[in-house]
Amino acid sequence: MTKEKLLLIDGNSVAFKAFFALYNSLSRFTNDEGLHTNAIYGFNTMLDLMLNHVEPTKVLVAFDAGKTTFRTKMYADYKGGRAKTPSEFSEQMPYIKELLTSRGIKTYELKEYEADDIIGTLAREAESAGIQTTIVTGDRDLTQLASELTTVSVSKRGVTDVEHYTPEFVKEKLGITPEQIIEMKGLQGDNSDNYPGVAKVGPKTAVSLIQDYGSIQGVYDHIDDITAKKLKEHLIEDRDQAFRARELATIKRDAPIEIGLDDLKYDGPDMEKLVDFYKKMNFQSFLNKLNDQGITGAGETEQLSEITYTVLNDDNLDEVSEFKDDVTFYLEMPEDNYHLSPMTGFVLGAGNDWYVGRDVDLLTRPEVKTLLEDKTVTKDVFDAKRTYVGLNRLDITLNNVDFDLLLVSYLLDTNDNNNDLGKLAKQHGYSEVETDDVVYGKGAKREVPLNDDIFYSHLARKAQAIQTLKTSLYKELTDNNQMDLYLDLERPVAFVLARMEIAGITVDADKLESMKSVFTEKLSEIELVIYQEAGEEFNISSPKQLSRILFEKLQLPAIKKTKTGYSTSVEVLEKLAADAPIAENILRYRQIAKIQSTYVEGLLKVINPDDQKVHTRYVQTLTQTGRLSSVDPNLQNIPVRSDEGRQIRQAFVPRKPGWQIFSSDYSQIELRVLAHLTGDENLQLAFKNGEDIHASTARRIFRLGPDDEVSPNMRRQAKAVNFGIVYGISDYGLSQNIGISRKQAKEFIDTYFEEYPGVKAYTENIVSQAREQGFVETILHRRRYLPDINARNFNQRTFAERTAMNTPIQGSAADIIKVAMIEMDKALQNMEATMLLQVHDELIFEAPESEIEKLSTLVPSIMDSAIKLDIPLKVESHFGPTWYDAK
DNA sequence: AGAATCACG
DNA sequence: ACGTACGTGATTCTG
Repeated sequence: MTKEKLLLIDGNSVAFKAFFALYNSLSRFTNDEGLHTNAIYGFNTMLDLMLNHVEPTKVLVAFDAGKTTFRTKMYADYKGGRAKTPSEFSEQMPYIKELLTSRGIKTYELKEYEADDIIGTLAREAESAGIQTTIVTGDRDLTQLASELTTVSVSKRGVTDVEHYTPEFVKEKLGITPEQIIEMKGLQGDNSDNYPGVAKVGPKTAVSLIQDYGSIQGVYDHIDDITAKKLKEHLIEDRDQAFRARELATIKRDAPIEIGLDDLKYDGPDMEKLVDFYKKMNFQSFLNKLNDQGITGAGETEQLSEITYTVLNDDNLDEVSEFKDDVTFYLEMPEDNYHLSPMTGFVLGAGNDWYVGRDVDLLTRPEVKTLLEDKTVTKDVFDAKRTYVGLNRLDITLNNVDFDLLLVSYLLDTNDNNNDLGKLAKQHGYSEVETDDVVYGKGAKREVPLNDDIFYSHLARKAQAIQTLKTSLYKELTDNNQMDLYLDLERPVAFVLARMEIAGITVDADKLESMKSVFTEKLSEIELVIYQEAGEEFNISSPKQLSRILFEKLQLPAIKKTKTGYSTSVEVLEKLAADAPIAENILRYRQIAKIQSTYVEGLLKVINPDDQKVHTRYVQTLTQTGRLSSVDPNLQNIPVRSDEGRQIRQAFVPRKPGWQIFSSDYSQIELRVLAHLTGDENLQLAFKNGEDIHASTARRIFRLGPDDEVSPNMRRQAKAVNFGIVYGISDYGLSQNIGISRKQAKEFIDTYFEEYPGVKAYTENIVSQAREQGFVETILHRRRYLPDINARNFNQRTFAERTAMNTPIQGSAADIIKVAMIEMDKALQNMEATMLLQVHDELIFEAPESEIEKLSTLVPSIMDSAIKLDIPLKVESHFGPTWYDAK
């Protein structure tokens, strides 16, 4: 017989948590009848998670019954003064019960009792039967039920972010035993349930009293030992309240329930009912999940309409020449890396005339190639850069792209950065095309279908989707005042990036190989020392094993915790290094291991054997700010800060002997953008006078006189303040960063805002602007929506506020360098020099020696005049035989 | 698949 | 009282 396991769920509390966790998306979660579904959805997510995690044999969801309970009889104001339950929530409750029925889960409620008491009673029954129990709730009060056999899982932020309270965890978190929680609550009372304990006693005091005296009774038995005068007075004064609060907080474990453990058997869902329910709620993702499990009826509910197509072949090639003004084209490359992916098919056409095929060689025939290269016929595509690079491999130059569905979607809303055409189309209300996951499968099973009709129909539908969405998305762009951003910036940038990716940068593999053996040697040396210091061998790369060695075996002080254990991060190890040499060695080991695995070995793996180059892909439609990202390999995070890491750059060389690597970077571009956007006179003055901006800030925030010197430490702190402003400052963040007190950090910030009143006004304005219109913009009208700006949750809201300050700055800087890249691309057309890389505020080129002098004036002049700001932009240039030397 | 860690601007 | 600096990607370990 399988071991019995019981799952008890506090229905009201979980539903409530789910409702508020998805409150910001309330409007997105409605079914066809206008019913809100966010709580139902969140509840179901939790069910999936917990059923998987616990694998119970018995399940019950308990609900509260009505407003009056034995507690309200005892204390009339119990749970009084609560805000009215929103109707959007109440309307969902009956459906949650329906959901549970279809999932084959029992529910129960009992007049005069709360869900807690039902759970407490059943958990006790399970306890005496020796059954392992898990309780799920959003309410910490239930943690008093934790025991050897009973775990209480409390959801924290959302419904999936769960903490599992065992007696040990309660002890660790609160410093008391589960049984003592009611004692603590008795002393402190409960604001949300609206009953008082002892005046002026909060969690801190309550816990320490309970730790000292064991219980409330214990406190009063030793009341004369309490020396704090005020505290003692309050304790004596509120004695009755304390005992009453204790009773209110105590979960009944003998409620007169009419069900028992035997009634709770769980045999899984009634699939037919569940599928119907999901459909009624429009829960597509849960349906897909069932579909993946092979449940019939859970697949796509909507039948796609028929689509017609013509298979392109030698005999009908000339029909393609009939397209004269606008065609839609899509090239299928199933793998992410389009530099290497097989090309498995294409579709080309307009109106309802779709020509499809598997053999991409057909594209190289004059009829098709001419069309694709024609500068008068416009092309509509999905991902112009990908298409351009793919066609380039066939020696076809894609010209005159008009509409790019992927790029336009991203500009309309940076969250629409899904790379699947089907998913993206659906987000824009077009459902006549399936996702690749559905047609091609996912994971290891993914493959292009052998069946021609399935494959060709899918391709034709993709083209149809692009063509159909063009009009409406263009209208949205125009309405948003973003058409120029698309036509003059992002679309041209796509092709500049494509050419940079195709060009690639040459990597000296021999250099990397020789570095590899040096590092291997160093690593094994350090490894030996660490083993010696630890007294045993272990996996240094495993944070888990490492923290066992450091914090248990060697008893070093644990400074910071992570979700899963003690942190072993740099900041922790650096603090330990003062008294423990092992920490220093681990840091050193980590540093070298990182360089070795990510950069030396990582780069060697991606050098293309044909040309000895690496060809990164710049992801243009990902970041929330408008920056690029670089993948496979990431060439935007090649080491530079440490000497050892920096040497990696010696392996990046020009493609021809005697050529140079040339690099230009914007100096302080984000602070200059800040000065421009805020219009702050003092900040602008500093830049106009060409001052050292961090020193200048130091003078102001430390209120130095004209003859006072700025010490290096002052400059360092001022620099951190400047960064903080750009990131959307908080006193806590600044204090952590430079290791000062929070109070001191606050003083820095206050002084900064006094000295730079324009910056202060800007931060206030941009946040209120975000609240009013729901988004913020860059200089060139790039948008970022901030739905969380009005969130009730403190974390979400303040994060959105910081983002509102940072995004226009980081994003406008991204706008500027993109303009410069387009101009550089044009300017280099008649030169041998090639633009290779972009690293956010820096452009890197390779060029013959003879062109270096010209570049030295050309590049800075284009970069600093890309967008005219109220203050000058400054550009610095360097060059040398390798990237390392271009410093 | 997610967490931890660390590389960059 | 809450618990934070902004934006990324790759590697390794682990459940």
